[in-house]
Amino acid sequence: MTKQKSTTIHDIADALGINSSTVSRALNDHPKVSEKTKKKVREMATQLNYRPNVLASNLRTSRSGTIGVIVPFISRYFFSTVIAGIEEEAHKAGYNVLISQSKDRLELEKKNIKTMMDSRVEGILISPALEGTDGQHIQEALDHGVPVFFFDRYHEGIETTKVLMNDRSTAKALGQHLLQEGGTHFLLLTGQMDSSIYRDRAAGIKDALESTGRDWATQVTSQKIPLTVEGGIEAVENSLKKGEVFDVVYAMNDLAAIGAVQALLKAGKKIPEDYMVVGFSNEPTSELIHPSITTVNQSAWTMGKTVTRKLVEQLKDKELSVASETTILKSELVIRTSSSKRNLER
Amino acid sequence: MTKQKSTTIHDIADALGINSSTVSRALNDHPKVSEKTKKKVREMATQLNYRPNVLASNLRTSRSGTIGVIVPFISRYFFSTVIAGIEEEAHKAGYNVLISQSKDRLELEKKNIKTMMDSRVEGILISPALEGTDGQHIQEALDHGVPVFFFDRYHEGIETTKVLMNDRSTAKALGQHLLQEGGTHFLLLTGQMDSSIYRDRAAGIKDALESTGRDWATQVTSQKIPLTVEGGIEAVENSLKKGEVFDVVYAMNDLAAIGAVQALLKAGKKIPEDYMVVGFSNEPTSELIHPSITTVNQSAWTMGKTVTRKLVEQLKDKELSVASETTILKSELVIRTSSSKRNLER
DNA sequence: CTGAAAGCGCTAACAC
DNA sequence: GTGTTAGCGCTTTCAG
Repeated sequence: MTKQKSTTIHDIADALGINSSTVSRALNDHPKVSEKTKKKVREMATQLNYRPNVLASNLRTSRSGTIGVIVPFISRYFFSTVIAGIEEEAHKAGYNVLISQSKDRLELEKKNIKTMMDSRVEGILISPALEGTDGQHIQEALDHGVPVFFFDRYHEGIETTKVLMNDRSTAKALGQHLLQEGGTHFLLLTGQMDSSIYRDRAAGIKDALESTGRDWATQVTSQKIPLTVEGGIEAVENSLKKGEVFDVVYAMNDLAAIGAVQALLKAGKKIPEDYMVVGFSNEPTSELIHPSITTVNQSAWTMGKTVTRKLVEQLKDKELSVASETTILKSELVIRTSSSKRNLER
Repeated sequence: MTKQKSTTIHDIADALGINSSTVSRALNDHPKVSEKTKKKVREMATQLNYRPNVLASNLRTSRSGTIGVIVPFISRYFFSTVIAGIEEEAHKAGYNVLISQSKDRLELEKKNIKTMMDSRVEGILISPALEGTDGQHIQEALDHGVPVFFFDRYHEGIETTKVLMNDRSTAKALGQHLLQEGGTHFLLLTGQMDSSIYRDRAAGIKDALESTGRDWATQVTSQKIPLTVEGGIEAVENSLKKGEVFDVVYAMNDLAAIGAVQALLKAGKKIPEDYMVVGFSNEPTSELIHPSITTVNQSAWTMGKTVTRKLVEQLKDKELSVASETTILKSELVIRTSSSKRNLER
């Protein structure tokens, strides 16, 4: 615990008999400092084991070199993977990453944004909480000149950069695939909260039905459930008990799909012969269970990289100030055993 | 993009006709400021929409209010869950959390620590990279007076606080369970890198064998593999091909165990009748696949909370300066179908 | 190309 | 209890 004063640019200046401002310039590679002095300064810096005091530099320039990230849950595979992408890209550009989670609660999200603003983050990347569609607090940050970019989820009516998935069109492709495989009646397992992502995933199925001249009203029943394994089990057991007619379970995420599979197998049904089951998001588990589950792969990592790159660009060139840009990343259909009657070579 | 100057304590002072230092004291709830002025100051602060400039305060106090976290991979379920725990506990204590990943590479880890030291983090929580057993860079941080605490993994020979799992004794319990179930010959799938965690997990099995008077040398064959699903598949296929004798696969993580299960099922073997398979870490998937896999549950979230709480305590009271404290968290055996011949009520 | 000097916003002695 | 004063370490005008 050696609490010795650390070396400053003044120490370097004194040692070299020059002025501290020259040292500052030299270390920042200012163009009009001679190469000779730059070299001297750098050498002395390493010799004295100089480390810049970022805090001081931050105060002076009122830049923190930090970007804030807010996600609902850090430990969700999708989000932690996005974060991994963010972290890589941010570090490459010389930024630190400050992380916090909203737990899908509006209050916590507001508090997080406040803390980040106080910490003078230079920008915020957020996938907003499902609770509440009101983006007041986000708008405020924007008004303070701090760019806030959305990824995966967003609020309508806030003009800013967004990086999203083309869930709707991939959901349509998924729907078409299911129809082709002979699916006729869909059981839709959707989330309890109203969110852009769930709406899109449902809309895609509707698109698919309409594109082949079928009717949503008679071919789809839906249940709002907690999108968990247990939620999926319960929902399917309910539907079976009630004798509802369906031959496809379309769950809005893989966990619920896994639950559906378990419930169906337990009831002695065959997948995909009797029932097809599909999910969304390509959780690692969906590939490993039996039968493996057809799903939609979203490149979370790419999403993190992309939205970070956009933010860094914006920070580099404040004036470019695009009002609102929406980037849609391609998700891809991953067809597996649970929906593929063709090749039953299991 | 309103780039107006934000209000400072001086503005508040001027508006109230008092001195800025009084404002500072009032806002920091200094004991010898009268309640009356405190109230006035606070009201004026909210009225003027004052937000403290953390950067300035940081410089002055040379505290950043930030703790750094370094993990091998953010997106690993175990680590993202630890991080979730860290985040919660840190925020509760008023700290921000700076995150970075080492990708199990020593170089990156060193760089991360440097960056964090430059950012003046007040403490670092790290699960060190598998690459390299040399903790030079960590020792340096400690020597600079920045506490570095280990979680999950650690380096020998560095005196500091650690929060670990009792992997060895749970592995012993796991071993005893397997012996009780009639296991006789173990195929050990271990990681390629030399790391405390893998050593402990293997040592536990040895303990179990010895505790019942059996012999490691004749009852255990082991393979160093990449601890992935593919690694597990390949390893088991190899062993089967070579005709090695074993009736238990003990994988050092769940992914490899899942691979082992897949390879055995594909070869037409029955689990657990012919072969038992066990893993480690309780990945979500291990419960969901068929057969469900016996594993060891490590409370990652608790680990994050615990190590953070220790760090916060240390930061609060610099002088307490415990040289080295090791906390062992209890992991628990989770017995599932893949190792349980008794109740084959599948 | 380099030096002098001011100050970012806040805190902490030290006075009174 | 409150005011005065002096910086924290760095950047950035403005001179020369």
